[in-house]
Amino acid sequence: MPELPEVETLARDLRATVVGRKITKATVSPDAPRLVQDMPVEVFESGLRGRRIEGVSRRGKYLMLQLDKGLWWVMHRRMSGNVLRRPVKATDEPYIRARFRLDDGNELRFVDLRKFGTMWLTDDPEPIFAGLGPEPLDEAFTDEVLRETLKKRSTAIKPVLLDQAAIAGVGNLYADEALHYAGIHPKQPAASLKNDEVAKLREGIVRALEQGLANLGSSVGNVAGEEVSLRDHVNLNGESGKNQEYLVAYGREGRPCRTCGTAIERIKLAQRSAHFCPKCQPLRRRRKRTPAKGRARRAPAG
DNA sequence: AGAGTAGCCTGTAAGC
DNA sequence: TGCTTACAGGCTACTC
Repeated sequence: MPELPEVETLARDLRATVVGRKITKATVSPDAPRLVQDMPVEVFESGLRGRRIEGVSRRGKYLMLQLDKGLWWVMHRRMSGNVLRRPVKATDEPYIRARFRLDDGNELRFVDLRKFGTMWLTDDPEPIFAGLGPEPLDEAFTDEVLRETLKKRSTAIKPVLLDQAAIAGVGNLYADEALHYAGIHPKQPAASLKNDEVAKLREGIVRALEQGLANLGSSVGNVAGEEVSLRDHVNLNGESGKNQEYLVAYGREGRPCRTCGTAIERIKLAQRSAHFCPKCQPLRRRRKRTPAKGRARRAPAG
């Protein structure tokens, strides 16, 4: 599933290939009625026609293409969305939901099996990102920033990592990886993390994301034997990422922990699967304060 | 208000 | 073999 590393990989690919190109035609398939947000499909299509792509960037899991005339073409790949750059004459892949013809004989194809993907065309993208937390790979994402976020959350740490208002761009896969690197159990209450654990967690998040980025993303849903799968993340050329080979927790249920050999476990947490090593990531139970001890602290015997 | 859950969507795999 | 059901998951909208 596309998370920060997968979206950033796409942004880099696009930056290298489509900046300076003009969109000559945009076509959205009628079988993807939810793809275009906040405006009629025809307005979206005609609004993109003739626009020049001036830059590509990313915010959280959102991809942003800066166009001339002060416009922004924003997209979110959600679960299964991929962008492919193909010659206009190339054979169609299945699940093409939209096409964007460029002035160099290529076109961008938005391929999205599950149809969860969304796009916007706007002169002000900021409201789209209004609810997003800090970028985890920015220098501004410090231990203290993370600590302040976590101390307000009584729930388990894993769902907090998935909350885009807490940290932008982390999804289920990289959350499991980050917690494993940090040695923290996914059910550990967020507010219970000590300072050194928060520091380890921030390191784990950065490590997991940077490794994903270095390996051009994780492609975990691909079917064995299929040359190019479009069921999961692929890059602009349709090639899979390599990071799935290096995962330490996600998708490794029953397989040995790379650190200690213990079988990786999978549990359900907040409707999501969570993978972890029960030995390297022990749940630190909050010590129950006994009534006697609590009382003793407030009213020492004497 | 924070937390939990249904729904969006489709293909695959498990179960009967 | 063939049908049904569960599952995968980012995010929003809704309920408690």
